[in-house]
Amino acid sequence: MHDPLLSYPGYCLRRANNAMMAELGSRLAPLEMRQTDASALILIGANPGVTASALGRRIDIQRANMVPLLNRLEEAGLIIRAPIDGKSQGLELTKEGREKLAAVVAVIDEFERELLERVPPEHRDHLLPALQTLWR
Amino acid sequence: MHDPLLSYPGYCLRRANNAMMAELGSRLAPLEMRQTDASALILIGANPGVTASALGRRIDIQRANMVPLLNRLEEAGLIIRAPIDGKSQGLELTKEGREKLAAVVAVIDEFERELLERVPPEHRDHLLPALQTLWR
DNA sequence: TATTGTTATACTCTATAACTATA
DNA sequence: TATAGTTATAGAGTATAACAATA
Repeated sequence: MHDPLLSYPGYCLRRANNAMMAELGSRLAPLEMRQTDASALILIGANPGVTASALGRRIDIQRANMVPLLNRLEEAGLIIRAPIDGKSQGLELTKEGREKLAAVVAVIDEFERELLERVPPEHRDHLLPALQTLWR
Repeated sequence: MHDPLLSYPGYCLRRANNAMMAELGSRLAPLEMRQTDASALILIGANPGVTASALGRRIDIQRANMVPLLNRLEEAGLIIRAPIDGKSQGLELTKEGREKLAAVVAVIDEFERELLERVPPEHRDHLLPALQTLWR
C-alpha cells in the first residue's frame, strides 16, 4: 500500500509515541503504576514539598485531574500530603514511596536505554534535543 | 524545580507528541477534520479501493473503530463505500473528498514545515529516521 | 483578586467482545 | 476456518465549570 504518511515527521512522531507509550505502560503495569503516576512520583522524589498545583503545571496535568492521581498515590501509601499553610499541601514520599520510586526508575531507565538502542547510532544523539525543541 | 524527566527521551517524546498533536488538531478543526480522519482521507486518496480493514491495519485503528470514522467521512460526502464482493467494500474519494484532501494536505504540509523549522538545523534531518525506527 | 484543592461532569479516543455474513 | 463489517460497551485520559477556603 502506498503510504504518504510515512514522510510526515508529525505522523511518525504520533506513531512512535503510541508504540513507545504502549510499551512503557505494559512495563509499568506490574508495578501498578501509570505513566502519569510515575512522572509524579519522580518529581515528588526530586522536589520534596512540592504542591499539587506546581506539580500539575510541571507535568501539564490540570489541577482537577491531579486529585484522583494523588489520591491513588496516597491510598497506595506512596505519598503524604503535608499542610504548608491553610491552603497548600506539600507532597512528600513515604518510605514505601521511595522504594517504589527506585523500582519505577529501574524500569524506566531500562526502557529508555532500549528505546535509544533502537535508534541507529548516527541519529541517536539527535533525538532528545530535537524532541525538546518541540515543546519547550 | 528540579526535573529529571527532561533527560528521558521517552518522556520528551510524549510531551513533544502532545504539544504537536494539539497544534495539528487545532489547525484541522476549521476543516472539521480529526487527525485520524485526515490520515484516512490521505490513504484512501493514495490507495483508491482500499478496504476498511486494510486501512485500519495500516493506520493502526481497530476494525470496530473504523466504523464511526468512515461513517463520518461518508456522511460528510467525502467518500463512498463501493462493494467489492459480498463481504468487502472498496473506499473511494468523491469529488468533494478530493477537494477536502487538497485542503487537508495544505494544512498538514504547512504544519510539518513549521514543525521541522522548530528543530535546530543540526538535528533536523535526524528526526524522521529516528522516529521511524521506533515503530516500524 | 488570584490561587489551592476539590467535586462533578462531559467528551474523545481506544479496547474488547460478540454477532452476522461471506471468502 | 478465517476474514469483513458492524454493534454495543467499557475504560482511560483529558477538559471544563463551579465551589469553598485561603493567600
